[in-house]
Amino acid sequence: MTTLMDVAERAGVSKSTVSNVIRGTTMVAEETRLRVQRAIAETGYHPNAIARSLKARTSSAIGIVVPDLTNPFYAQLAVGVERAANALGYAVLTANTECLPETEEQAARAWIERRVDGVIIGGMALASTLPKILLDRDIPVILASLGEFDDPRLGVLDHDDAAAMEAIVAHLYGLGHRRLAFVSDHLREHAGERRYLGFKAALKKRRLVPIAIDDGATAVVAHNDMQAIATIDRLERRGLKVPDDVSVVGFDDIPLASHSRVQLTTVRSDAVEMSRRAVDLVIKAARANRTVSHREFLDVQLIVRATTARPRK
Amino acid sequence: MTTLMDVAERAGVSKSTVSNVIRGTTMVAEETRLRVQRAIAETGYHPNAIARSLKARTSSAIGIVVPDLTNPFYAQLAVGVERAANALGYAVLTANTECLPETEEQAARAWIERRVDGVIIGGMALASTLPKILLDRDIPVILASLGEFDDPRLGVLDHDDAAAMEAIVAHLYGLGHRRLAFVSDHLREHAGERRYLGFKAALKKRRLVPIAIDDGATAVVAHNDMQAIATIDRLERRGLKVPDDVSVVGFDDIPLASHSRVQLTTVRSDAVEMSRRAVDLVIKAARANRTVSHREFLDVQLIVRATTARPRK
DNA sequence: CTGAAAGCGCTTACAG
DNA sequence: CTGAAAGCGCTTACAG
Repeated sequence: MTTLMDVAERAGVSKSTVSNVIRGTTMVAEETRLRVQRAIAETGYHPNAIARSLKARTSSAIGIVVPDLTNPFYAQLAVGVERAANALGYAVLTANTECLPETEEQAARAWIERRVDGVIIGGMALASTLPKILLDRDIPVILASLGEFDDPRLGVLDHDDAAAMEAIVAHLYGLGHRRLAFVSDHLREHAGERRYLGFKAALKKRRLVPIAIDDGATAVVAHNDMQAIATIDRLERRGLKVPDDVSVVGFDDIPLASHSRVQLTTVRSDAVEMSRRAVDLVIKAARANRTVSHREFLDVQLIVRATTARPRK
Repeated sequence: MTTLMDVAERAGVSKSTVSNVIRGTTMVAEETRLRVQRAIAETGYHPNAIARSLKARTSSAIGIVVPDLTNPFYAQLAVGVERAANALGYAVLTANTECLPETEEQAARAWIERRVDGVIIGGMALASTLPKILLDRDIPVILASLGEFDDPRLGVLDHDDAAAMEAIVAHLYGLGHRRLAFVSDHLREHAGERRYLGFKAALKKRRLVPIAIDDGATAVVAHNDMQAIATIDRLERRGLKVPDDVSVVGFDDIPLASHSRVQLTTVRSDAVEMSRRAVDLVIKAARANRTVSHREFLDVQLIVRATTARPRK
């Protein structure tokens, strides 16, 4: 690979001068500049970002952790993060953790060694140590779509889950449902807990309590669209019809939710907008050399489609 | 951040010695080793991978380009690549290009600057310059699921598309279909072309030619599952029934394909196995300082489900 | 077994 | 306007 030195020699100038024309920050004589630019073109020189990083003491890279890239919501989040980060000259390292603590810690270690400038967490284990590990090394962290947290050093970006659950329950209650269940991957995912709390609160307001899905529920609210879709599959394989026997509601409004075969009633959450904000916040914090400490809740909108209906009789 | 120097001072030894105990390659006196390890633990030292990379002249990072992470096949490919690469101590940089030449070139530039050790391409524009740009800088490149290529420096890993298309057409022909169409994002995606060729060849064997989907096709073969699912949506919104009016076949067997509401007839392709092989090949090539130059075609299996049936009368 | 020194490829004051 | 020099945080022969 050609180096700055190669270019300098070819152009008959010093390394400093080549560096100056590349960064365009210092004055360089027109003629010299042209000579250097020609040398760059001729050698096909690309600056070595690793050397630059070492000197600059920043990697210009951020990390993003998602529980499952196969879930289109997280895929959109990852794509959004990538796009926004690239636009700012940052690379992104993805970690698909499946909310496994061990995988989370491995990712943390790798990222610390690679000196990522910040981390966006889209999902993590229930009592995850991830944020603390990172924050203790002064790496800014923002939680996207994960709810609030005790640590004040943590940035938080989320949907208004309480409002969303209230809207869902109101919709179901209005249709006549009184036996409602909630499904989520409790054990693994942190966010599940939170939406469940909102769900319970909305039920309580109507003097109801959650029941188990197998306990004769006429409606089930899922933690997200993928789980709603999996629930439909499970119900239908048992011979139950959706929505005739059971209504199902999701969360996210992934592209598939509006498919003719699915037509899922759900709540729209804007993964792209969320990722854009997250990248912005985390990079701003990194540059200012502080934590994010910003909390924001995005609005959310109920989309009624064809998986919810009045309960039988 | 603590550096090697900090640890050395704390342990009262030289940088070399600290480096030696960390890498465990040189003999170090037991007592010294313990002192150094204690100093590492006390300071929470993590080696700076950037400095190490600069010295080693490799980034220990690879790139992967996918057209659309939202397609579960590519998500699985990306996850598989990540897992396999991490296990070998490599980081992975993802580029979601949507097969846009400009985005591809941007990714190439960023990756060259960051000195990635190799690149896996899961999809690219039709006349993409991506492979050449990379190969010309001696970065090993492997094409996954993209067909063969003229450049002998390119590694190739693919499914046996011709066999797959033959199996699909045989199945459809056996059911009585004679008016078959193929759908794909021709214009953008490179791989589409190839599967279409296999499709045409299989038809020709039966003295048939492809017709347009709107030309009274009784069966349509899609380039992949996501396009098959989108096709079902489009057909059903027009009031046609699948498979009663039109049969539909996909490619990939993404998890959704077996869903009760979809039950797509498709061909199974193993994204995870493919990604594992790809990572292995590209990293091996990188370490040996040569290109991949390996061609391999994975077997494929037709899965008949409920989107294919005998044509009407 | 241990350490001084050079060097990976850049950037950045600072002289001139 | 240009260049010599120091330094980012490591590794790696090489002396001792």
